[in-house]
Amino acid sequence: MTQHVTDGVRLQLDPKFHLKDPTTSELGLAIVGQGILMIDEMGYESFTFRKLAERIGTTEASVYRYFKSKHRLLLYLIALYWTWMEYRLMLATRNVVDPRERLRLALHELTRPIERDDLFPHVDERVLYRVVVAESSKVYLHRDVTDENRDGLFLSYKRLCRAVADLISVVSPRYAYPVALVSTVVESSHLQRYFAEHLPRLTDVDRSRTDWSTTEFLTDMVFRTIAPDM
Amino acid sequence: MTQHVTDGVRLQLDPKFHLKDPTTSELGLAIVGQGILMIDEMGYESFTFRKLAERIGTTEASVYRYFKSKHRLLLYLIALYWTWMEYRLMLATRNVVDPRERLRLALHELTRPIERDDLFPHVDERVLYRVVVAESSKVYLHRDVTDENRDGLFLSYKRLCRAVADLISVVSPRYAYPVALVSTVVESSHLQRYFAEHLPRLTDVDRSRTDWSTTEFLTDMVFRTIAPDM
DNA sequence: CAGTGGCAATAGTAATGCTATCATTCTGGC
DNA sequence: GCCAGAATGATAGCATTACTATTGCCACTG
Repeated sequence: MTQHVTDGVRLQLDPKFHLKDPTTSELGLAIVGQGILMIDEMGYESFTFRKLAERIGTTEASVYRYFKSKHRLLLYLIALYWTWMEYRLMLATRNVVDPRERLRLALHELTRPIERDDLFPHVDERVLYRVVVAESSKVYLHRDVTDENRDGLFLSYKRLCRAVADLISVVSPRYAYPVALVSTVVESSHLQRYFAEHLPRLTDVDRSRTDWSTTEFLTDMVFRTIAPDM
Repeated sequence: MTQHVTDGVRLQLDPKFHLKDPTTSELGLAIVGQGILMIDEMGYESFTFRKLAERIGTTEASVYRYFKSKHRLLLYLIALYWTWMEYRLMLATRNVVDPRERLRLALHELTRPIERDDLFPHVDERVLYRVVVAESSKVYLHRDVTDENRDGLFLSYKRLCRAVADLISVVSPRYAYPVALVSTVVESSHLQRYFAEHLPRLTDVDRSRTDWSTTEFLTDMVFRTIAPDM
Protein backbone atom coordinates (compact mmCIF):
# COMPACT_ATOMS: atom_id res chain seq x y z
CA MET A 1 0.00 0.00 0.00
CA THR A 2 1.15 3.53 -0.64
CA GLN A 3 1.98 5.56 2.44
CA HIS A 4 2.18 9.23 3.17
CA VAL A 5 5.70 10.45 3.49
CA THR A 6 5.12 13.07 6.15
CA ASP A 7 2.85 13.42 9.13
CA GLY A 8 0.52 16.15 10.34
CA VAL A 9 -2.56 17.74 8.87
CA ARG A 10 -2.74 17.01 5.20
CA LEU A 11 -5.08 18.31 2.57
CA GLN A 12 -6.02 15.53 0.27
CA LEU A 13 -7.43 16.60 -3.04
CA ASP A 14 -9.83 14.74 -5.23
CA PRO A 15 -8.06 12.08 -7.31
CA LYS A 16 -9.40 13.75 -10.44
CA PHE A 17 -6.59 16.27 -10.28
CA HIS A 18 -3.80 13.76 -10.62
CA LEU A 19 -2.95 10.40 -12.13
CA LYS A 20 -1.11 9.38 -9.00
CA ASP A 21 -1.40 11.13 -5.65
CA PRO A 22 1.74 13.25 -5.29
CA THR A 23 1.54 13.17 -1.50
CA THR A 24 2.36 9.48 -1.49
CA SER A 25 6.00 9.69 -2.53
CA GLU A 26 9.07 11.85 -2.26
CA LEU A 27 9.05 12.33 -6.00
CA GLY A 28 5.44 13.51 -5.95
CA LEU A 29 6.15 15.99 -3.17
CA ALA A 30 9.14 17.28 -5.09
CA ILE A 31 7.05 17.73 -8.23
CA VAL A 32 4.52 19.84 -6.33
CA GLY A 33 7.01 21.72 -4.18
CA GLN A 34 9.52 22.52 -6.89
CA GLY A 35 6.74 23.06 -9.42
CA ILE A 36 5.39 25.90 -7.29
CA LEU A 37 8.83 27.45 -6.98
CA MET A 38 9.55 27.23 -10.69
CA ILE A 39 6.18 28.61 -11.81
CA ASP A 40 6.74 31.49 -9.43
CA GLU A 41 10.24 32.10 -10.78
CA MET A 42 9.63 31.84 -14.50
CA GLY A 43 5.87 32.10 -14.99
CA TYR A 44 3.50 29.37 -16.10
CA GLU A 45 4.14 29.76 -19.83
CA SER A 46 7.90 29.35 -19.55
CA PHE A 47 7.64 26.51 -17.07
CA THR A 48 7.92 23.04 -18.60
CA PHE A 49 7.90 19.50 -17.27
CA ARG A 50 11.28 19.03 -18.92
CA LYS A 51 12.82 21.82 -16.84
CA LEU A 52 11.07 20.56 -13.71
CA ALA A 53 12.33 17.02 -14.24
CA GLU A 54 15.84 18.29 -14.77
CA ARG A 55 15.69 20.35 -11.58
CA ILE A 56 14.48 17.53 -9.37
CA GLY A 57 16.73 14.95 -11.01
CA THR A 58 14.12 12.82 -12.68
CA THR A 59 12.66 12.45 -16.15
CA GLU A 60 9.81 14.07 -17.98
CA ALA A 61 8.04 10.73 -18.26
CA SER A 62 8.05 10.31 -14.50
CA VAL A 63 6.43 13.71 -14.00
CA TYR A 64 3.74 12.72 -16.46
CA ARG A 65 2.93 9.75 -14.27
CA TYR A 66 1.67 12.12 -11.60
CA PHE A 67 -0.01 14.79 -13.73
CA LYS A 68 -1.34 14.19 -17.17
CA SER A 69 -0.56 17.72 -18.26
CA LYS A 70 1.04 20.93 -17.16
CA HIS A 71 -2.41 22.45 -17.00
CA ARG A 72 -3.59 19.75 -14.58
CA LEU A 73 -0.65 20.49 -12.31
CA LEU A 74 -1.68 24.14 -12.23
CA LEU A 75 -5.28 23.12 -11.50
CA TYR A 76 -3.98 20.97 -8.65
CA LEU A 77 -1.97 23.84 -7.17
CA ILE A 78 -4.87 26.28 -7.36
CA ALA A 79 -7.28 23.75 -5.85
CA LEU A 80 -4.74 23.14 -3.09
CA TYR A 81 -4.84 26.86 -2.37
CA TRP A 82 -8.64 27.03 -2.30
CA THR A 83 -8.85 24.03 -0.05
CA TRP A 84 -6.28 25.52 2.27
CA MET A 85 -8.22 28.80 2.27
CA GLU A 86 -11.45 26.99 3.15
CA TYR A 87 -9.66 25.48 6.11
CA ARG A 88 -8.29 28.87 7.21
CA LEU A 89 -11.73 30.43 6.91
CA MET A 90 -13.19 27.73 9.07
CA LEU A 91 -10.51 28.24 11.71
CA ALA A 92 -10.92 32.00 11.64
CA THR A 93 -14.68 32.03 12.06
CA ARG A 94 -15.26 29.10 14.38
CA ASN A 95 -16.69 30.06 17.74
CA VAL A 96 -17.73 33.50 16.52
CA VAL A 97 -21.45 34.03 16.55
CA ASP A 98 -22.03 37.64 15.55
CA PRO A 99 -22.76 37.53 11.80
CA ARG A 100 -21.06 40.82 10.97
CA GLU A 101 -17.99 39.79 12.86
CA ARG A 102 -17.96 36.40 11.15
CA LEU A 103 -18.13 38.12 7.79
CA ARG A 104 -15.42 40.58 8.73
CA LEU A 105 -13.10 37.80 9.82
CA ALA A 106 -13.78 35.84 6.64
CA LEU A 107 -13.01 38.83 4.42
CA HIS A 108 -9.93 39.49 6.47
CA GLU A 109 -8.68 35.96 5.91
CA LEU A 110 -9.58 36.02 2.22
CA THR A 111 -7.79 39.25 1.36
CA ARG A 112 -4.92 39.52 3.82
CA PRO A 113 -1.25 39.31 2.90
CA ILE A 114 -0.18 35.69 3.24
CA GLU A 115 2.42 34.60 5.73
CA ARG A 116 4.37 31.41 6.10
CA ASP A 117 2.24 28.65 7.52
CA ASP A 118 3.40 25.14 8.16
CA LEU A 119 0.34 23.26 7.07
CA PHE A 120 2.25 21.85 4.09
CA PRO A 121 5.79 21.03 5.13
CA HIS A 122 7.07 21.02 1.56
CA VAL A 123 5.34 24.20 0.37
CA ASP A 124 6.02 27.85 1.15
CA GLU A 125 2.53 29.33 1.27
CA ARG A 126 3.74 32.79 0.31
CA VAL A 127 5.13 31.42 -2.92
CA LEU A 128 1.95 29.45 -3.56
CA TYR A 129 0.02 32.67 -3.01
CA ARG A 130 2.13 34.50 -5.60
CA VAL A 131 1.42 31.69 -8.04
CA VAL A 132 -2.30 32.01 -7.31
CA VAL A 133 -2.19 35.78 -7.83
CA ALA A 134 -0.38 35.56 -11.14
CA GLU A 135 -1.73 32.34 -12.62
CA SER A 136 -5.05 31.32 -11.12
CA SER A 137 -7.23 32.94 -13.73
CA LYS A 138 -5.50 30.83 -16.36
CA VAL A 139 -7.19 27.74 -15.00
CA TYR A 140 -10.65 28.95 -15.97
CA LEU A 141 -9.88 31.35 -18.84
CA HIS A 142 -9.27 28.28 -20.90
CA ARG A 143 -10.97 26.40 -23.70
CA ASP A 144 -11.61 23.37 -21.50
CA VAL A 145 -13.45 25.20 -18.68
CA THR A 146 -16.71 23.53 -19.42
CA ASP A 147 -15.34 20.00 -19.33
CA GLU A 148 -13.22 20.67 -16.28
CA ASN A 149 -16.14 22.25 -14.51
CA ARG A 150 -18.25 19.19 -15.28
CA ASP A 151 -15.48 17.06 -13.80
CA GLY A 152 -15.74 19.04 -10.58
CA LEU A 153 -12.31 20.65 -10.72
CA PHE A 154 -13.62 24.01 -9.54
CA LEU A 155 -15.67 22.71 -6.65
CA SER A 156 -13.40 24.03 -3.92
CA TYR A 157 -13.53 27.54 -5.37
CA LYS A 158 -17.29 27.41 -5.71
CA ARG A 159 -17.71 26.08 -2.17
CA LEU A 160 -15.56 28.86 -0.81
CA CYS A 161 -17.47 31.61 -2.60
CA ARG A 162 -20.72 30.06 -1.58
CA ALA A 163 -19.69 29.92 2.07
CA VAL A 164 -18.76 33.60 2.20
CA ALA A 165 -21.83 34.56 0.18
CA ASP A 166 -23.92 32.80 2.83
CA LEU A 167 -22.30 34.93 5.52
CA ILE A 168 -23.29 37.99 3.51
CA SER A 169 -26.85 36.75 3.21
CA VAL A 170 -27.09 36.32 6.96
CA VAL A 171 -25.98 39.89 7.52
CA SER A 172 -28.02 41.32 4.69
CA PRO A 173 -30.70 38.88 3.51
CA ARG A 174 -32.09 41.19 0.85
CA TYR A 175 -28.83 41.86 -0.94
CA ALA A 176 -29.22 40.55 -4.49
CA TYR A 177 -25.67 39.71 -5.57
CA PRO A 178 -23.83 37.98 -2.73
CA VAL A 179 -21.97 35.43 -4.84
CA ALA A 180 -20.96 37.96 -7.49
CA LEU A 181 -19.73 40.25 -4.74
CA VAL A 182 -17.59 37.52 -3.20
CA SER A 183 -16.04 36.40 -6.48
CA THR A 184 -15.37 40.05 -7.26
CA VAL A 185 -13.62 40.49 -3.92
CA VAL A 186 -11.55 37.36 -4.29
CA GLU A 187 -10.39 38.14 -7.80
CA SER A 188 -9.86 41.77 -7.04
CA SER A 189 -7.69 40.99 -4.03
CA HIS A 190 -5.37 39.07 -6.34
CA LEU A 191 -5.49 41.61 -9.09
CA GLN A 192 -4.83 44.61 -6.88
CA ARG A 193 -1.74 42.95 -5.51
CA TYR A 194 -0.60 42.10 -9.00
CA PHE A 195 -1.24 45.65 -10.20
CA ALA A 196 0.54 47.12 -7.20
CA GLU A 197 3.58 45.14 -8.19
CA HIS A 198 3.50 45.47 -11.98
CA LEU A 199 1.06 48.17 -13.10
CA PRO A 200 0.84 50.53 -10.13
CA ARG A 201 -1.21 53.12 -11.99
CA LEU A 202 -4.14 50.72 -12.05
CA THR A 203 -4.50 50.71 -8.28
CA ASP A 204 -4.10 52.83 -5.18
CA VAL A 205 -2.84 50.08 -2.93
CA ASP A 206 0.86 49.79 -2.39
CA ARG A 207 3.12 46.84 -2.96
CA SER A 208 4.86 46.19 0.30
CA ARG A 209 4.56 42.64 1.45
CA THR A 210 2.88 43.68 4.65
CA ASP A 211 0.38 45.99 3.02
CA TRP A 212 -3.14 45.95 4.41
CA SER A 213 -4.72 48.48 2.09
CA THR A 214 -6.14 45.79 -0.20
CA THR A 215 -7.91 44.25 2.78
CA GLU A 216 -9.16 47.62 3.93
CA PHE A 217 -10.33 48.63 0.46
CA LEU A 218 -12.27 45.43 -0.11
CA THR A 219 -13.71 45.00 3.39
CA ASP A 220 -14.99 48.55 3.32
CA MET A 221 -16.43 47.97 -0.15
CA VAL A 222 -18.34 44.89 0.95
CA PHE A 223 -19.84 46.37 4.11
CA ARG A 224 -20.95 49.51 2.36
CA THR A 225 -22.36 47.59 -0.57
CA ILE A 226 -24.48 45.25 1.49
CA ALA A 227 -25.69 47.86 3.94
CA PRO A 228 -29.47 48.21 4.04
CA ASP A 229 -30.87 51.03 1.91
CA MET A 230 -29.95 54.49 2.99
CA MET B 1 2.41 56.99 -49.51
CA THR B 2 0.22 54.44 -47.86
CA GLN B 3 -3.46 55.21 -47.73
CA HIS B 4 -6.29 54.07 -45.53
CA VAL B 5 -8.51 51.58 -47.20
CA THR B 6 -11.79 52.79 -45.75
CA ASP B 7 -13.19 56.12 -44.71
CA GLY B 8 -14.87 57.37 -41.57
CA VAL B 9 -13.78 57.67 -37.99
CA ARG B 10 -10.73 55.55 -37.41
CA LEU B 11 -8.90 54.72 -34.24
CA GLN B 12 -5.21 54.78 -34.88
CA LEU B 13 -3.09 53.02 -32.31
CA ASP B 14 0.46 53.76 -31.36
CA PRO B 15 2.92 52.24 -33.85
CA LYS B 16 4.52 50.33 -30.99
CA PHE B 17 1.80 47.72 -31.26
CA HIS B 18 2.60 46.68 -34.79
CA LEU B 19 5.44 46.40 -37.26
CA LYS B 20 3.26 47.76 -40.03
CA ASP B 21 -0.03 49.56 -39.49
CA PRO B 22 -2.75 47.00 -40.27
CA THR B 23 -5.24 49.74 -41.16
CA THR B 24 -3.26 50.68 -44.26
CA SER B 25 -3.99 47.58 -46.33
CA GLU B 26 -6.64 45.00 -47.06
CA LEU B 27 -4.34 42.30 -45.76
CA GLY B 28 -3.81 44.17 -42.50
CA LEU B 29 -7.53 44.64 -42.02
CA ALA B 30 -8.10 40.96 -42.71
CA ILE B 31 -5.46 39.98 -40.16
CA VAL B 32 -7.17 42.04 -37.49
CA GLY B 33 -10.74 41.24 -38.49
CA GLN B 34 -10.29 37.51 -38.97
CA GLY B 35 -7.88 37.35 -36.05
CA ILE B 36 -10.65 38.55 -33.74
CA LEU B 37 -13.08 36.01 -35.15
CA MET B 38 -10.65 33.12 -34.84
CA ILE B 39 -9.54 33.96 -31.29
CA ASP B 40 -13.20 34.12 -30.33
CA GLU B 41 -13.92 30.78 -31.99
CA MET B 42 -10.98 28.72 -30.78
CA GLY B 43 -9.46 30.68 -27.89
CA TYR B 44 -6.11 32.44 -27.81
CA GLU B 45 -4.03 29.34 -27.02
CA SER B 46 -5.32 27.34 -29.97
CA PHE B 47 -5.14 30.27 -32.35
CA THR B 48 -1.99 30.38 -34.48
CA PHE B 49 -0.66 32.64 -37.21
CA ARG B 50 -0.44 29.57 -39.42
CA LYS B 51 -4.17 28.95 -39.15
CA LEU B 52 -4.93 32.64 -39.60
CA ALA B 53 -2.79 32.83 -42.74
CA GLU B 54 -4.50 29.79 -44.17
CA ARG B 55 -7.94 31.25 -43.49
CA ILE B 56 -7.25 34.61 -45.11
CA GLY B 57 -5.33 33.09 -47.99
CA THR B 58 -1.89 34.39 -47.21
CA THR B 59 1.26 33.09 -45.59
CA GLU B 60 2.55 33.02 -42.05
CA ALA B 61 5.48 35.21 -43.07
CA SER B 62 3.12 37.93 -44.29
CA VAL B 63 1.25 37.97 -41.00
CA TYR B 64 4.54 38.34 -39.16
CA ARG B 65 5.21 41.44 -41.25
CA TYR B 66 2.36 43.17 -39.42
CA PHE B 67 2.74 41.78 -35.91
CA LYS B 68 5.96 40.49 -34.51
CA SER B 69 4.18 37.92 -32.38
CA LYS B 70 0.81 36.48 -31.58
CA HIS B 71 1.02 38.17 -28.21
CA ARG B 72 1.48 41.57 -29.85
CA LEU B 73 -1.61 40.99 -31.95
CA LEU B 74 -3.60 40.32 -28.78
CA LEU B 75 -2.15 43.45 -27.18
CA TYR B 76 -3.21 45.38 -30.27
CA LEU B 77 -6.77 44.04 -30.09
CA ILE B 78 -7.12 44.81 -26.40
CA ALA B 79 -5.70 48.31 -26.85
CA LEU B 80 -8.13 48.81 -29.72
CA TYR B 81 -10.93 47.96 -27.32
CA TRP B 82 -9.71 50.32 -24.61
CA THR B 83 -9.28 53.13 -27.08
CA TRP B 84 -12.74 52.53 -28.44
CA MET B 85 -14.12 52.51 -24.88
CA GLU B 86 -12.40 55.82 -24.12
CA TYR B 87 -14.13 57.26 -27.15
CA ARG B 88 -17.51 55.85 -26.08
CA LEU B 89 -17.07 57.25 -22.58
CA MET B 90 -16.30 60.65 -23.98
CA LEU B 91 -19.40 60.54 -26.16
CA ALA B 92 -21.59 59.34 -23.31
CA THR B 93 -20.54 61.99 -20.82
CA ARG B 94 -20.08 65.06 -23.01
CA ASN B 95 -22.48 67.85 -22.24
CA VAL B 96 -23.43 66.39 -18.88
CA VAL B 97 -22.43 68.56 -15.96
CA ASP B 98 -23.80 66.87 -12.86
CA PRO B 99 -20.89 64.82 -11.46
CA ARG B 100 -23.00 61.94 -10.17
CA GLU B 101 -24.78 61.67 -13.49
CA ARG B 102 -21.47 61.77 -15.38
CA LEU B 103 -20.19 58.95 -13.22
CA ARG B 104 -23.36 56.96 -13.64
CA LEU B 105 -23.20 57.28 -17.41
CA ALA B 106 -19.54 56.30 -17.45
CA LEU B 107 -20.16 53.17 -15.37
CA HIS B 108 -23.10 52.36 -17.56
CA GLU B 109 -20.95 52.53 -20.69
CA LEU B 110 -18.13 50.59 -19.06
CA THR B 111 -20.21 47.67 -17.87
CA ARG B 112 -23.13 47.42 -20.31
CA PRO B 113 -23.68 44.56 -22.72
CA ILE B 114 -22.03 45.49 -26.01
CA GLU B 115 -24.02 45.97 -29.17
CA ARG B 116 -22.99 46.17 -32.77
CA ASP B 117 -21.43 49.53 -33.56
CA ASP B 118 -20.10 50.58 -36.92
CA LEU B 119 -17.04 52.45 -35.80
CA PHE B 120 -14.80 49.78 -37.29
CA PRO B 121 -16.28 48.56 -40.54
CA HIS B 122 -14.26 45.34 -40.50
CA VAL B 123 -14.84 44.43 -36.83
CA ASP B 124 -17.92 43.15 -35.03
CA GLU B 125 -17.66 44.86 -31.67
CA ARG B 126 -19.61 42.13 -29.91
CA VAL B 127 -17.03 39.59 -30.96
CA LEU B 128 -14.20 41.90 -29.94
CA TYR B 129 -15.91 42.25 -26.57
CA ARG B 130 -16.06 38.48 -26.11
CA VAL B 131 -12.35 38.33 -26.89
CA VAL B 132 -11.70 41.05 -24.30
CA VAL B 133 -13.77 39.20 -21.69
CA ALA B 134 -12.01 35.89 -22.23
CA GLU B 135 -8.47 36.96 -23.11
CA SER B 136 -7.67 40.46 -21.89
CA SER B 137 -6.09 39.44 -18.62
CA LYS B 138 -3.59 37.37 -20.57
CA VAL B 139 -1.96 40.54 -21.86
CA TYR B 140 -0.81 41.58 -18.39
CA LEU B 141 -0.63 38.24 -16.55
CA HIS B 142 2.50 37.62 -18.52
CA ARG B 143 6.21 37.49 -17.89
CA ASP B 144 6.86 40.55 -20.09
CA VAL B 145 4.43 42.94 -18.32
CA THR B 146 7.18 45.11 -17.00
CA ASP B 147 8.85 45.65 -20.38
CA GLU B 148 5.56 46.13 -22.16
CA ASN B 149 4.42 48.58 -19.54
CA ARG B 150 7.63 50.53 -19.96
CA ASP B 151 6.95 50.61 -23.71
CA GLY B 152 3.58 52.20 -23.02
CA LEU B 153 1.42 49.33 -24.24
CA PHE B 154 -1.03 49.69 -21.36
CA LEU B 155 -1.44 53.44 -21.58
CA SER B 156 -4.98 53.37 -22.96
CA TYR B 157 -6.15 51.14 -20.11
CA LYS B 158 -4.46 53.32 -17.53
CA ARG B 159 -5.89 56.49 -19.07
CA LEU B 160 -9.37 55.00 -19.02
CA CYS B 161 -9.18 53.94 -15.37
CA ARG B 162 -7.73 57.27 -14.44
CA ALA B 163 -10.51 59.15 -16.20
CA VAL B 164 -13.27 57.27 -14.38
CA ALA B 165 -11.38 57.47 -11.10
CA ASP B 166 -11.32 61.24 -11.54
CA LEU B 167 -15.10 61.24 -11.91
CA ILE B 168 -15.30 59.36 -8.62
CA SER B 169 -13.03 61.86 -6.94
CA VAL B 170 -15.24 64.74 -8.05
CA VAL B 171 -18.29 63.05 -6.54
CA SER B 172 -16.50 61.87 -3.43
CA PRO B 173 -13.19 63.67 -2.93
CA ARG B 174 -12.32 61.87 0.28
CA TYR B 175 -12.69 58.34 -1.04
CA ALA B 176 -9.28 56.69 -0.74
CA TYR B 177 -9.28 54.03 -3.47
CA PRO B 178 -10.81 55.44 -6.64
CA VAL B 179 -8.43 53.81 -9.11
CA ALA B 180 -8.56 50.42 -7.40
CA LEU B 181 -12.34 50.64 -7.41
CA VAL B 182 -12.44 51.37 -11.12
CA SER B 183 -10.05 48.59 -12.10
CA THR B 184 -12.06 46.26 -9.88
CA VAL B 185 -15.27 47.25 -11.65
CA VAL B 186 -13.79 46.89 -15.11
CA GLU B 187 -12.28 43.50 -14.47
CA SER B 188 -15.31 42.29 -12.56
CA SER B 189 -17.65 43.26 -15.37
CA HIS B 190 -15.68 40.97 -17.68
CA LEU B 191 -15.36 38.21 -15.14
CA GLN B 192 -19.00 38.16 -14.12
CA ARG B 193 -20.02 37.77 -17.75
CA TYR B 194 -17.50 34.99 -18.19
CA PHE B 195 -18.67 33.25 -15.03
CA ALA B 196 -22.31 33.61 -16.04
CA GLU B 197 -21.48 31.76 -19.22
CA HIS B 198 -19.06 29.12 -17.95
CA LEU B 199 -19.11 28.89 -14.15
CA PRO B 200 -22.55 30.15 -13.16
CA ARG B 201 -22.17 29.18 -9.51
CA LEU B 202 -19.55 31.89 -9.12
CA THR B 203 -22.01 34.68 -9.85
CA ASP B 204 -25.63 35.74 -9.50
CA VAL B 205 -25.90 37.50 -12.83
CA ASP B 206 -27.44 35.66 -15.71
CA ARG B 207 -25.99 34.95 -19.08
CA SER B 208 -28.45 36.32 -21.61
CA ARG B 209 -26.87 38.62 -24.10
CA THR B 210 -29.12 41.47 -23.08
CA ASP B 211 -28.58 41.07 -19.37
CA TRP B 212 -28.22 44.24 -17.33
CA SER B 213 -27.65 42.69 -13.93
CA THR B 214 -23.86 43.07 -14.16
CA THR B 215 -24.30 46.79 -14.77
CA GLU B 216 -26.76 47.08 -11.92
CA PHE B 217 -24.59 45.07 -9.53
CA LEU B 218 -21.47 47.13 -10.22
CA THR B 219 -23.09 50.56 -10.44
CA ASP B 220 -24.82 49.99 -7.14
CA MET B 221 -21.56 48.77 -5.62
CA VAL B 222 -19.67 51.87 -6.69
CA PHE B 223 -22.25 54.39 -5.48
CA ARG B 224 -22.61 52.71 -2.13
CA THR B 225 -18.89 52.35 -1.69
CA ILE B 226 -18.05 55.98 -2.37
CA ALA B 227 -20.96 57.41 -0.41
CA PRO B 228 -19.87 59.73 2.42
CA ASP B 229 -19.71 58.10 5.82
CA MET B 230 -22.98 56.98 7.24
C1' DC C 1 11.73 -15.83 -4.84
C1' DA C 2 8.29 -14.31 -7.82
C1' DG C 3 5.83 -10.52 -8.73
C1' DT C 4 4.50 -5.89 -8.35
C1' DG C 5 4.99 -0.96 -8.27
C1' DG C 6 7.97 2.80 -8.97
C1' DC C 7 11.22 4.97 -11.60
C1' DA C 8 14.90 6.05 -15.14
C1' DA C 9 16.34 6.11 -19.84
C1' DT C 10 15.64 6.70 -24.46
C1' DA C 11 13.27 7.78 -28.46
C1' DG C 12 9.90 9.72 -30.93
C1' DT C 13 5.61 12.52 -32.46
C1' DA C 14 3.08 16.53 -34.34
C1' DA C 15 2.63 21.09 -33.55
C1' DT C 16 4.21 25.66 -32.11
C1' DG C 17 6.37 30.27 -32.47
C1' DC C 18 9.30 32.43 -35.24
C1' DT C 19 13.02 33.52 -38.96
C1' DA C 20 15.27 33.63 -43.42
C1' DT C 21 15.55 33.84 -48.30
C1' DC C 22 14.13 34.84 -52.72
C1' DA C 23 10.85 35.39 -56.36
C1' DT C 24 6.83 37.73 -57.89
C1' DT C 25 3.42 41.27 -58.19
C1' DC C 26 1.72 45.75 -57.40
C1' DT C 27 2.08 50.88 -56.98
C1' DG C 28 3.06 55.56 -57.66
C1' DG C 29 5.97 59.05 -59.78
C1' DC C 30 8.20 60.61 -63.74
C1' DG D 1 4.69 53.26 -70.14
C1' DC D 2 8.63 52.40 -67.46
C1' DC D 3 11.12 51.72 -63.33
C1' DA D 4 12.17 51.76 -58.26
C1' DG D 5 10.69 50.24 -54.32
C1' DA D 6 7.23 48.37 -51.49
C1' DA D 7 4.17 44.59 -50.52
C1' DT D 8 3.30 39.99 -50.81
C1' DG D 9 3.79 35.01 -51.82
C1' DA D 10 6.31 30.59 -51.67
C1' DT D 11 9.17 27.62 -49.43
C1' DA D 12 12.22 26.06 -46.13
C1' DG D 13 13.99 25.67 -41.84
C1' DC D 14 14.86 26.11 -36.64
C1' DA D 15 14.55 25.17 -31.76
C1' DT D 16 11.21 24.20 -28.53
C1' DT D 17 6.93 22.58 -26.90
C1' DA D 18 3.52 19.20 -24.88
C1' DC D 19 3.00 14.73 -24.73
C1' DT D 20 3.49 9.37 -25.70
C1' DA D 21 5.53 4.78 -26.03
C1' DT D 22 8.64 1.28 -24.72
C1' DT D 23 11.93 -1.08 -22.13
C1' DG D 24 14.36 -2.60 -18.28
C1' DC D 25 16.13 -2.00 -13.61
C1' DC D 26 15.52 -2.13 -8.70
C1' DA D 27 13.37 -2.51 -4.15
C1' DC D 28 9.99 -4.18 -1.47
C1' DT D 29 6.37 -7.60 -0.21
C1' DG D 30 3.67 -11.57 0.12
